[in-house]
Amino acid sequence: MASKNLNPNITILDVAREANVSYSTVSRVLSGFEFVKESTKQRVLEAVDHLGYVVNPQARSLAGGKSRVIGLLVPALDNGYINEIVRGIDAELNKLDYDLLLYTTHRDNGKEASYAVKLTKGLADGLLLIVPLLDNTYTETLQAQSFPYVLVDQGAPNSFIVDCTNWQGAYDATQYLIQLGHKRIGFITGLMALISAQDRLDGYRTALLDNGIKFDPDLVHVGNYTHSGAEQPTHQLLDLPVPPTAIFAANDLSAFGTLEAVRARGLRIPEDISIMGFDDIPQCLLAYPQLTTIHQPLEQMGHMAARMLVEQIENPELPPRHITLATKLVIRNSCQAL
Amino acid sequence: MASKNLNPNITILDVAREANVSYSTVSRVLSGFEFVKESTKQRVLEAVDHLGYVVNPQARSLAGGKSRVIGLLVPALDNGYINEIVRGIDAELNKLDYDLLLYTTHRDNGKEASYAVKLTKGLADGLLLIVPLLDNTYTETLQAQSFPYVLVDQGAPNSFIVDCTNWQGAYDATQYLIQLGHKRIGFITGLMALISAQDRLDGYRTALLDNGIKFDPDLVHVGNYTHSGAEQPTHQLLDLPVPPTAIFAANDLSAFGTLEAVRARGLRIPEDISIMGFDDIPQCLLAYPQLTTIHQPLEQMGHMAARMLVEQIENPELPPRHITLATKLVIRNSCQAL
DNA sequence: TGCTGTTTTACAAACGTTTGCAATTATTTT
DNA sequence: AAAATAATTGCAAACGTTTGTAAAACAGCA
Repeated sequence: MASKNLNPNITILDVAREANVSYSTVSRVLSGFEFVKESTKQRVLEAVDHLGYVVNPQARSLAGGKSRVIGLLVPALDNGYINEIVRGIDAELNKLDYDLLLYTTHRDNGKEASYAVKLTKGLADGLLLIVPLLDNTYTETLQAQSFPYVLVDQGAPNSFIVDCTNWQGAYDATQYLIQLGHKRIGFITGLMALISAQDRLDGYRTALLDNGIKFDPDLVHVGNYTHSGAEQPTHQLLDLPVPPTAIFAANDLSAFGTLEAVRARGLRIPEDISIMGFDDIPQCLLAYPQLTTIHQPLEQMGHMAARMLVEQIENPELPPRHITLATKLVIRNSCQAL
Repeated sequence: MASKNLNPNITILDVAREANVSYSTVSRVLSGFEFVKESTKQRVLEAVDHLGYVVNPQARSLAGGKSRVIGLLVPALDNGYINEIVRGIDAELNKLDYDLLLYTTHRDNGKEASYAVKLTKGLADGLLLIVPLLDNTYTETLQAQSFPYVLVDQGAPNSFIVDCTNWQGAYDATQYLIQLGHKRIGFITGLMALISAQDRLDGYRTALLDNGIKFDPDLVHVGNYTHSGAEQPTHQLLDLPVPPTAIFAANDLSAFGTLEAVRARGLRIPEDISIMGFDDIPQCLLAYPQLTTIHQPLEQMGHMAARMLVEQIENPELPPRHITLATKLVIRNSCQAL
């Protein structure tokens, strides 16, 4: 059927001719629908369908319209955490009929970031940032241009932000381990430059204190949210004169590293030592034993972020909002009562 | 520093004024560098830097230049397999200075696909397709418009294709299991509509035959390349009067499902039964026991695909190429000698 | 029927580039 | 020194839209 063919060389002018109207009428039908007679509208729509016309997004956006593209800036694609958020974003944007332009900074946080902004301006209507360690000049630039953006899981003044209850999550995790009878609970931190890592450490500390357990700095070792970054701290923990009976890793990836390091020593999990993660990425189910962890609603964070961004694009005067989603303890098989 | 600020409202005209040349000279400096005096070039470049000028991709592409954006069409983001390929693509495109526009079809393979093509035309310079089950009218449309595209892990006449040795990989895997002494080897297929699934099944069958083992249809059950899709077939295999001593799942995701189903019955892996996967996604290392599998160079496939696409964009007359990368057996802990 | 006020449609001017062609300038050659 | 040639540069016309403004059409009303 001719109507099924999409011909990229058809312009608004062809449609106008076919429908016997002026090209601006076609444009109005296709964008706003404002003040076009119903019968005319139908005629135009038919012509569009008949010719297989497709709007040229470049031209539209050049002429001042919106591109219906949003830029997404992520550090990399190599960890389940980001992927889950991206899935949420993608799903939501799909519903809202926006396209997704993906930038990975590849940890080259300085140049790449500013580079991406450059390109994004003019190409996208808004920007979604999942870039821990982002410096503020970045958001300031965006603000100065009043370019819509949303930050995921990171802070900055005067910004739209989506994050989750890192402090409470860590508190709950620790509380759970204490309930199981653990008193010496090792903690492997995230990348301490990140607020989330600080909050999680603080949640751990507070839960300890609230339960009358002294906070012992020897039980805290610095990790960096990666698998391999957790192995050495784990060994240090295990080498302690009185090693912990449970280890709480600041995220799942770290917990997997811990799992491996612990197992390398011939210890059984959870019989000999309990391990707790944070994030609840899909791999938790694959690990053996399945990881007990704090669920972060990653996909939902993606949804929210996308929705907030689009709201902002469509209503530029909206004041910044900060939404914090709740975490939740997910009990699986890596922790056991003492 | 002023030179560090990127101002999106600066146009080529401003640069031209600052550098005291015409705007077309600026354009030439920025695109081709053809026939511009060295000193002029310098002057322009300085002005660009000084003003923080950034080209407007929309305008460039409208005017007939290239957008330096490539579209990527994937079914979804929820499995390690796609993610790995995407990482490769992303890394390569980064090097080649192209941006990545991501479309997920969300299994709505009909409408979404054609919809994406529409948008892509005019927005991207080329298309990367990781869309199993793509019908040929799709590629035909692309060909008719001589729009550059590359297919990853799927076939179509007259197309640039990157895939890997599915047949040989399955053959090697089976051969390995046979070497370990297994004679009754169950096979859980992939989605049989896909060539890769057919090839893998055939590789398995041939290896059996080459080793003088009769091909027993009862040992083959149909899966669909997903985790949950492998559970029932696994149970069917296990319910056989004489159950297999090893199960070869057509991909890792299926193997994980098998792992779970087997474990649910209280069987030990690999002591009671050996399990073999295919793909070598990162999760294999997390699984317990770590999965023995066939390594597919997923990231490298992404690299190749990206590179082939860009070559094609820059040299439209190139004849289609079909590149097949080699798979490799990776021995871990899920298979044992009988 | 002629006026007024709406609703609808058409025209024209952007938007910021690229690129063919013409004009200018510099370099050789004679 | 003039002519011929080559190297640069500039102008103008696209590219396909959106949108402000002006014109046309239509309805309601006196």
